[in-house]
Amino acid sequence: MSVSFDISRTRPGLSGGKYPADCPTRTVLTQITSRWGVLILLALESGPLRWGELHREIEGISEKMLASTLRTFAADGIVDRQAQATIPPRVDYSLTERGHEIAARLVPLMDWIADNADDIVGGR
Amino acid sequence: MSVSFDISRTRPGLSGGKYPADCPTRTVLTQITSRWGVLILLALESGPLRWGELHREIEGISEKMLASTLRTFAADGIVDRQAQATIPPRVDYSLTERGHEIAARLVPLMDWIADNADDIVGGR
DNA sequence: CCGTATCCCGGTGGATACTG
DNA sequence: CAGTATCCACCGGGATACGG
Repeated sequence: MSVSFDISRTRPGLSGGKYPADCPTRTVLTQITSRWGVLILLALESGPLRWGELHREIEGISEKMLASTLRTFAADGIVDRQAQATIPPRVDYSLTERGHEIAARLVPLMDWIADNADDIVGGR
Repeated sequence: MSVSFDISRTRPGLSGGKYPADCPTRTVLTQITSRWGVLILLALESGPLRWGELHREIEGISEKMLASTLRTFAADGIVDRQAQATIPPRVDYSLTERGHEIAARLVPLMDWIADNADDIVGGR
């Protein structure tokens, strides 16, 4: 099944130009824009990181959420998990091609937010 | 109130940057990437819409969430609310300059998701 | 037509403790 | 070091009813 999503529509037609509720885009959107999803994607965008590095870099994330978000992304083929059965264990996470495509589209957004967050929050 | 933070640290390079927990970017990110925020921004990106049009276009959103998300965005200066004291009332919502800047950066992401959502969800 | 006002549920996400 | 396992608080979000 192929769901077409016409973003460049002008007016809500009868059946065109809607944002259907039962659409895979909703699922994917939710995962990517989940509370920690964006931050993980961005953190990995500049290169692979180990579990501990991610945990330290993304301040405030709990182990549970780091684990579950990474598992979801791995299942989606967005991040790649490389575990080494050494002692102590070492696990590296990196973005897949698909992950990089997403992250690349997230960067402009985050750059803008970084530049304007103060105005938005402060002006209120 | 003015919250200061080092922007160069919010999007680190390979070395040593963090994503601070007490950062305005977190607040703004949360609002924009809220469940309905992205869809509202996208819906308004191609032109102003009335309340009812938004409600119909964004399938599944409750009145409560449509109202509260719009109120938040209005307070943030992301959307503009034009009410006419007629009977029946008519209220138009449109993106501000700031809103368009955000939406413009959201479009590439949604385009990608629209093109790949099936693979991601289906492949699992 | 365009909302606001309540009530309430479910699941996200946090804290903590434990393991290979 | 890199996770799992529980427990539970909180609040995003839905349903419904009502008001300007």
